[in-house]
Amino acid sequence: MAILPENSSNLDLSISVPGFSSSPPSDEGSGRGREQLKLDMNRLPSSEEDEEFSHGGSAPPRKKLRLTREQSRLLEDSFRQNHTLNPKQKEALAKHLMLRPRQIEVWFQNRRARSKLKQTEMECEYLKRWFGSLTEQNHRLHREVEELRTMKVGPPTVTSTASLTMCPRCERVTTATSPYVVDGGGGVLAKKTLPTQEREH
DNA sequence: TTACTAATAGCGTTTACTTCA
DNA sequence: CATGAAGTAAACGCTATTAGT
Repeated sequence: MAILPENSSNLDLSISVPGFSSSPPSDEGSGRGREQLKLDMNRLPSSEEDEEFSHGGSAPPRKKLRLTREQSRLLEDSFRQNHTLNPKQKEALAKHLMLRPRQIEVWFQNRRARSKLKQTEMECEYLKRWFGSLTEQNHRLHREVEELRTMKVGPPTVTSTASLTMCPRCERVTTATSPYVVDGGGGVLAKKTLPTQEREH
């Protein structure tokens, strides 16, 4: 579906809803909205904007608007440019898509929420992998420490294939394979930087 | 039944405006 | 009259939840 001019009066955006009147309530006093009169779903009154259904009877069952592909595409495009809209942008977009500004607002709100959820899930996955990697390294280091402990304390003879080096200044043992610093008692003291392979996950 | 998502409710924060000492 | 503090309402965004498809 092509993007239609704002005053297009013949859109396939209208969604017929059995049992729902197509005559919309007034457009929150804004003076516009004539072009939206045919959009049944899009003209569903929201509770804070319209009380017409509140007096005199029960509200009609809530029908859910389905955005068209084109509406979704344009909203996504807009979202890529900016995750929030100022009132003018919101109004313009609403006019363009033949939706109410409130619907644009809600869409952006939900879109931001989805974005954040996705980001959180990705971070969660990353942290899980990092945790797994750290656990594995922790086990390896413990084994390494055990090996070092089983060596008899004596002259600094290095038997391990891992090349151990003694820091001349702080007298801590380090290995070439492990960037972790271990103390004389075998405890892992610190690591200067994060493993790069984990950061790349 | 489940996933997706539009819509709603409620709350917190910010901002503009008003009142008053 | 000018000024700053306090109160208020509106606007906006966020999170949680509901409910239609």
